[in-house]
Amino acid sequence: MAEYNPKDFELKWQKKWEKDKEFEAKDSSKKPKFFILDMFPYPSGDGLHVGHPRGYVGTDVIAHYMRMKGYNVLHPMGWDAFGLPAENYAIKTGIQPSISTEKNIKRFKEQMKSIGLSYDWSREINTSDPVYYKWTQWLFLLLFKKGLAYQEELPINWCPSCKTGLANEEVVAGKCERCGTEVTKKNIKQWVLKITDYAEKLLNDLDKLDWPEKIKEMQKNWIGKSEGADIDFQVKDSDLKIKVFTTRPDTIFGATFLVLAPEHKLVGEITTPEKSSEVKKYQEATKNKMDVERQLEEKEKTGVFTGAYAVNPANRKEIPIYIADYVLPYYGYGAIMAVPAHDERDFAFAKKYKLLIEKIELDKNIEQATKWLEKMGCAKKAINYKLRDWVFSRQRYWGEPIPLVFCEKCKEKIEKEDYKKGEFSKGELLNPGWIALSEKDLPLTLPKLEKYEPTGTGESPLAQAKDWVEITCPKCGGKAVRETNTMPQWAGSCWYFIRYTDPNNQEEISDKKLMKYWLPVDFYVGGAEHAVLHLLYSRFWIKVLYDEKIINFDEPFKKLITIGLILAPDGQKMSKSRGNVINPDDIIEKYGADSLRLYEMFMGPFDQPISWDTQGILGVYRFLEKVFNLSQNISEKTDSETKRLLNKTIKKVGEDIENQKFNTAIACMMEFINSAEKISLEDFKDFLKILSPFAPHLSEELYQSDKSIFKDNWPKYDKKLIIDSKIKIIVQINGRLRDTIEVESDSSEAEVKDMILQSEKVQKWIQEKKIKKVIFIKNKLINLVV
RNA sequence: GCCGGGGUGGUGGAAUGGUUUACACGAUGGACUUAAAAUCCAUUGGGCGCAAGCCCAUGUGGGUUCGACUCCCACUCCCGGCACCA
Repeated sequence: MAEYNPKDFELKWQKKWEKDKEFEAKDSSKKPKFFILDMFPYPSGDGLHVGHPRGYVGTDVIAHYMRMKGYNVLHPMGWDAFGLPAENYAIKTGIQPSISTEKNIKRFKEQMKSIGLSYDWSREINTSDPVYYKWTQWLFLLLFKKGLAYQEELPINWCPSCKTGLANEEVVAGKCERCGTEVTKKNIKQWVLKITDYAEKLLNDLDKLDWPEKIKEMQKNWIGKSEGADIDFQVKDSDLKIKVFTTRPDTIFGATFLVLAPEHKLVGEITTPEKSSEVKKYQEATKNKMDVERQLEEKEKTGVFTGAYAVNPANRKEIPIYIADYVLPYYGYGAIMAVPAHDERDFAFAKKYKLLIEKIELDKNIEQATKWLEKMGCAKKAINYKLRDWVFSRQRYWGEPIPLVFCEKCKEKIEKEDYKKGEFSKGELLNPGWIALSEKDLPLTLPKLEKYEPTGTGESPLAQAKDWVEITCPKCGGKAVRETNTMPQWAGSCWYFIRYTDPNNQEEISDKKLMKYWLPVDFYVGGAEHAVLHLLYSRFWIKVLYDEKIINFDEPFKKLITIGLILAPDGQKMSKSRGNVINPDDIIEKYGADSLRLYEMFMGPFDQPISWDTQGILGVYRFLEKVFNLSQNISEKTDSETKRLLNKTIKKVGEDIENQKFNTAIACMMEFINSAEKISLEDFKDFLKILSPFAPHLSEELYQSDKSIFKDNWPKYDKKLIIDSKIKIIVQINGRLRDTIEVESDSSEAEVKDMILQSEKVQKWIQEKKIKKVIFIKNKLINLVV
């Protein structure tokens, strides 16, 4: 007799599906569409580990299910291929990032194919491919021209020894990952996108989304809306005003000093000469202990008096102005009115520096206080967000070049206002001298370099490519230089799902009709680590595109599910350095792709983190073996109990897939196989259909048909068959289980009561006692209260 | 500190007001085998008992209910996120 050996047929079916284009989506169809998407991976040099497929198999199960339910399914895959590791690898080996990336992609793709994932590979995209990033650049120009991009001097992590900027991941405990030198900050002109313009929409539209509450909550906190008032404080003996934001304008009478962030722009101007050196020292100290260090520190407040005073507009009292690093430069206006009687932090500061703590009787609520201050002309109702604008440039090589040039001549023209209306875009006027490339010059391709080392000035390695940098201005034909910073990895992933609808289009981001048909994404699956950055940035770009009428939807992902991380058997995160990575290739080699798929789904709830247990695979392998063995033992007719169980299983598996409860769907199929006795070929085929999304290879192999199992419809279950004729009823006395009896289904209360009163067990518990109450639930339970 | 999610056998987990522990792993015993692997059968929360059976158990304490893993209150521990946010 034949034996279950997945190697005999898994590869065969993978090739056949590919040859038959079995899973390619049709751009027009009478069927309803369903766009199901995985977050695309960064193709690292390490290949896939068993954590990756969890999400991929989950979406694959749903994709197959929806196809069999009659949907036209778009299920694509691609590569988020720009990023730092490829660049670092190039520095070490001299190998072009494009070459190492290509190699990695090949490996990832082979691995994915060996799992039998039903991707439509004809739509594969790669963010580092000029055909793709042409449109990332085009989108950036759209934002730029709209005035949503501006330049600002911002600090980056800087290693004084390597003379290079560092990504946050390269800073370990405040030190450079490579050389161990203390990391400092360096100010660099950066491109910044005005995501804050969309803060309110991004916040409100969360309500429309079918996303996990947890993710919505995280975005809400990230956006961090608070309502209050802006209040101006006049600096004493000066024209200067200091603007603060407060959520408690009603406490203004208790404001006994002001505190500015050390980075506040007015600090230099207001500081008195005798305080100047002390203030400068404090500013310098703050600069060098930002971020990591600042957070690690005890919350002991420090600060310095500037020597200046401001006037409290409510009571005209003069109050001192301090600087302190507990006031953050990027929240509100980087300045607060300190109310020590009402705020713990202000209280601690006031105590330490012996400042006035004034208790106040609140005679106004927030609303009234704001109105009163507005009337006096010193305050305005205001809303503040924690959300900050998005720093969009990177001093890196391996990313999309920013398609802008800097032209001195155009800058002068704009500054002298010597230009015609419409000559410059909004973005060009906002950033004098910066000129957008014209659309026909896109893509602006990344030049190949010989050396990828940092420049030592903090500029991108691209600055070394003189031929590339020095060009003529597309506006005036004068001398100009290119922007040498590149875009962050998020740029390509902000909009990639759009490109799947029309991946080879040279004229447009995607055909309008195709976008209208396929978008938005119906079902999106990925790691919760992208809760704020990727998912928020993407929502932002989509809202801009919607406002520009390029697309007709304003949220990219209707439904989102997050996957739980797969941990190594030791409960730790899998990583090369820990040496605990489990490679799916080994699992497939030993047990086959179907077992890998099934185990990934069976381990536990889809959205919960879980440790890998290679032993556990045996269970699903044995199950598949039993399915195979049953196929070798088909009967003429299915016995009635098996028939009933099959119908129940069809119902349960369908419902479980729709709720992403893959583990219980599999458990239910196991129960069926464990107790199936006689089964006809027709019924066995129905079972194969519900198994096929999970174990496509074995299901196809056993299906015995001239067309693919996936061309067939999902089986229907017979409602009548699901009801058992005899039903076990739970018998309780005073709510405690004392017996169970079998009755005809739908037996009435009286019938059941008569039956159980004859039972010895029940009599024993009732004895002489009187039955006070009977609780009866049809087909389930009877409870006598005595 | 704040927000979110959790605590069920030796292990992963199932059950969202009605038989706690489905399904699976592991373990123990048995069959087959020269032997091992594989496979098959049985047992597998704890306690008492020869047995029928009874009692106890879903982090802790209380409450609601005929009946609570499930709902409510308080506490506790674990995991994830955010955090000097004015």
